[in-house]
Amino acid sequence: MNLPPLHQEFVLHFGEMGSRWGINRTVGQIYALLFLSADALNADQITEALGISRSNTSMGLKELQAWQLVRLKHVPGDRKDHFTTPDDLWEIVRILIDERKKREIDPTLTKLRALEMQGPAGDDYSEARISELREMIEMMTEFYEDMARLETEKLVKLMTYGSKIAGLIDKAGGVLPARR
Amino acid sequence: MNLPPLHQEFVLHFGEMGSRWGINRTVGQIYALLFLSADALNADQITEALGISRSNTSMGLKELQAWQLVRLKHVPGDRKDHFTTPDDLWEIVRILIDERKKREIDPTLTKLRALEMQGPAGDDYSEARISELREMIEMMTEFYEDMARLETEKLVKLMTYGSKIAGLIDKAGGVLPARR
DNA sequence: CCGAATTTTCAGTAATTTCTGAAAAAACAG
DNA sequence: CTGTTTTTTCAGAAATTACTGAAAATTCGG
Repeated sequence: MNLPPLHQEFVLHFGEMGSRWGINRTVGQIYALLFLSADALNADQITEALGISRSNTSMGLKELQAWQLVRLKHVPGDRKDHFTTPDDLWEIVRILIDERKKREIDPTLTKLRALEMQGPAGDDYSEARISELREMIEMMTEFYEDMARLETEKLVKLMTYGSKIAGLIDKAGGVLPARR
Repeated sequence: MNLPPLHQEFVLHFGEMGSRWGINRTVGQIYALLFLSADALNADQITEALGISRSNTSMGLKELQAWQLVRLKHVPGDRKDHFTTPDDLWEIVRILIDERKKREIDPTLTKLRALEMQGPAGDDYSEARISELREMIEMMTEFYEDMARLETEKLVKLMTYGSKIAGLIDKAGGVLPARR
């Protein structure tokens, strides 16, 4: 690996963290490299910078594109594909949450609903536990979807207010009806 | 595996999802089994129900205890250790977020701060990108910590209001100062 | 203490995931 | 089209992770 010290440390860290984030080392490193790079890089540059095989780069880029975390960019006069990460960090966060939700939560929500549909099939306790779990997941995902719908500026405001928001709601009292 | 159909499907699903959640199949299955069980179970019951080895059960329980997702419970008159999951789903969610934050986010935040400390060491672009990332992570984790501090009742209210909250903030106008 | 019951550890094996090199496929300039 | 460049695929090798059985350590009633 042949990179400036700052880039190298960052890339290695993302590689190590990769497995905790549900991606592998190489995928983490490719993402980190592109994240720090002002210009789009082609697959050979990535291969060279990280000291991995060309095919590994190809598979890593494919996975990152499936995650929507890396995009193809055509550089005029160069036949090779070039890759970048989105600039806007808010967009990256949104993508990350959406994709993780899709992979880690949605399948379980589907399964829980299916289990409830099957009708009385276990003891009362476990049935109640499953319903409760489904309701909790629905509440949290709906809240996230509501938040994701806000413009960035309002979201920043809201997050900066922090727990003061709770007070606000008390004050609003009967003014705002609860949803649904 | 010898379980009622509902339990079995639930347990198998959690096992399959385990790898996406950063735990292994066995750990997912043990958790699912305990989650649906009204009573605390001992290690032999778990071993028997899941058809795994006693040592695997021991290691799985150890990991779940490290995650704080499973607790030891002493049953009077029985020498064996018994295990349960916390009843309160809100508590479980809080634990899950806290633990994932600790494993998946905190180490990166620490690393980013260290990289910034080292002083000018890369190009302007990558340094800016690292600061921006650190700031974003700080904002999100501080918001989460603020929310986690609220009582459950207020949190439910807040989540149910959903995106209406943004309107509330606009109305509050200059009344509330932004934090810091 | 002693000894039985219970839990944990750990070396070896099994299973899974990641990575590579070679070959096939696709893209595209002339 | 044709030949070259570029990308993807994929079978096998390498690395990592998960699981087991046996043995060691711990717990605890008597």
